[in-house]
Amino acid sequence: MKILEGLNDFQSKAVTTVEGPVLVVAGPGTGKTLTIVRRIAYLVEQGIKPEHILAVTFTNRAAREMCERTYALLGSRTQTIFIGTFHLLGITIMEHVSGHELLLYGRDEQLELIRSLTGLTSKKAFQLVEKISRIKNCIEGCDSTTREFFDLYEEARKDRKAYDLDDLLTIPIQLLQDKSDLEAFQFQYIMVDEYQDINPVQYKFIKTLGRKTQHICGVGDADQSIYAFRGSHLENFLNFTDDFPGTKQIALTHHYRSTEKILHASQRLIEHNQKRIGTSLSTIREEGVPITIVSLPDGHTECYAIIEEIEKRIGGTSHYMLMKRNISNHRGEISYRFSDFAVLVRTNGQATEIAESLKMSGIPFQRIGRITYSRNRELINHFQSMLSNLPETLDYSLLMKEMEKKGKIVPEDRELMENLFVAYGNASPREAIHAIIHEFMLRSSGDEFNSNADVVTVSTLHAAKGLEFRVVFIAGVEDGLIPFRTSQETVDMEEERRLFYVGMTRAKDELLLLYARERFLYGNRSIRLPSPFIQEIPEEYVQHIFVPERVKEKKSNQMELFS
DNA sequence: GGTGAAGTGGTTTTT
DNA sequence: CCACTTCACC
Repeated sequence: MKILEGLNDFQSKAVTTVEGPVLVVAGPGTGKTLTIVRRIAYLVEQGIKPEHILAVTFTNRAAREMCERTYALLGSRTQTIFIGTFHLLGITIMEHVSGHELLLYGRDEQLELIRSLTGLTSKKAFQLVEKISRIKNCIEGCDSTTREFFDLYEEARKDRKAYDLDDLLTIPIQLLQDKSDLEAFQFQYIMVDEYQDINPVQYKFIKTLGRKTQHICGVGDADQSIYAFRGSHLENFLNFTDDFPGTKQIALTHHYRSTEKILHASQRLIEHNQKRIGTSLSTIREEGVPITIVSLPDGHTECYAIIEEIEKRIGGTSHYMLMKRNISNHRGEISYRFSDFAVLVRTNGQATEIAESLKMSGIPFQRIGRITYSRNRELINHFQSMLSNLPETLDYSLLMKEMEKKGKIVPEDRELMENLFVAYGNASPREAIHAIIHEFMLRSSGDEFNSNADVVTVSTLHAAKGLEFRVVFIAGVEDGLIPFRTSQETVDMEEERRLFYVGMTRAKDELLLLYARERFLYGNRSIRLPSPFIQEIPEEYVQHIFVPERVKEKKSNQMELFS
């Protein structure tokens, strides 16, 4: 197998530079995952033992993709390579040390514990749980009142022999420090995906794991750091070279996703940031069409414009459009599918508005977010209730059947569960159930983006990171939304600009930026101004459409927003 | 300690 | 607009 096949020079260099600290600067659409996967394969081909290789990610989605693609290259040799999230690594270390399965608390269990301890209202308790989590992740300090609750919680948690998700990071750091002879986790070659997003605790975790090796590879992009609010520390990435002396920095500069106009426009925008590693990207793609900036009278017409633009490209699905296409506008070939489109917004509230409009118009869509979380939660609860009265032996097929009656599992879960039952077939029922709970907590993704379904994607800008679409709409490109302003706190303009940059660079062929001049917000009609970031995109890359406020028109003209 | 009027603020999210 | 907090007053 040719490991360097199809790679460009920069990617090849990143793959073959394995000795000592390496920083791979991987902008959007530069083949980051491909490079990491080939690098893993390269290490194995060089004779490095698979169990000495570690690749950590933040999300299950990323871990799964990396794992599958590595498996496609290496087959069964992939199995002893640790490819997984920080949390999965953490619990693996903890269970290795303790020698048995651990009881893991998710947010719901934490909440229940806090409520039973304090009697707080559920909202207050939830805020406290979140605060405890931030404290454990060193995102914020601990004031004296919180301290009392914190200690109370910790004591009760230890009494119950339970661990929360944050413990999966903090405790392994202690374990690795105390037991310098944790041979199973003496990784020689460490790769950290999305290095720009690591928080202080994850940083310490990496530093501790990497004490005995020099071969640490950070992969990421300073321009896509968008999680400061949950503790991401961009400086870790920017200081990598000083932090690990002798670092070889390799930038992947060939861009494969967006047209030249979209790429150049987003590059010019992000160049307004100070905190970055200035690498310039060049695309292999054609010039493309200009970015369309649409000024609309209000939020409703914004939704309408999106629907109309989708229908225009798809050939029409509403009765109106179907009629129109059949009579006069048939193009013979439908060049776009619904799954080619994404609508990106700043807040979930906007996403709901867009989703409702799409529903009305009959356009199929999926929302990316944390919606499916509750289904996993239900399964976990079910398994946890089983732990209390376990039978001697467990008939898995019977169990599956029972749950399908009760309607507890949907077909998508079935496969995952069947695999799990096979995997844990030899374990005791208790062990198996524990393992399955972990599996659902730590390996099944809550975001559930289905890339196969032919539906339009509706997502926040944050949740769209890592995805790509032929046509991207960014709605609500207004001052106050992008950048998002609250009355109180000052905005981090660079962070907001990065978020907008992430949104723009999701687009392959077409990018449409929409803003309303007036919007119904919090019950008030408010006058809106376009986002200041629009000014930062040079005119040569854009075309403007101004949709005037609709004066009373004949019904037949209402469908056409653009002349 | 409990009630109602007045005041305030409203994002982003993984494991 | 709506959910929540604050504060004056009983």
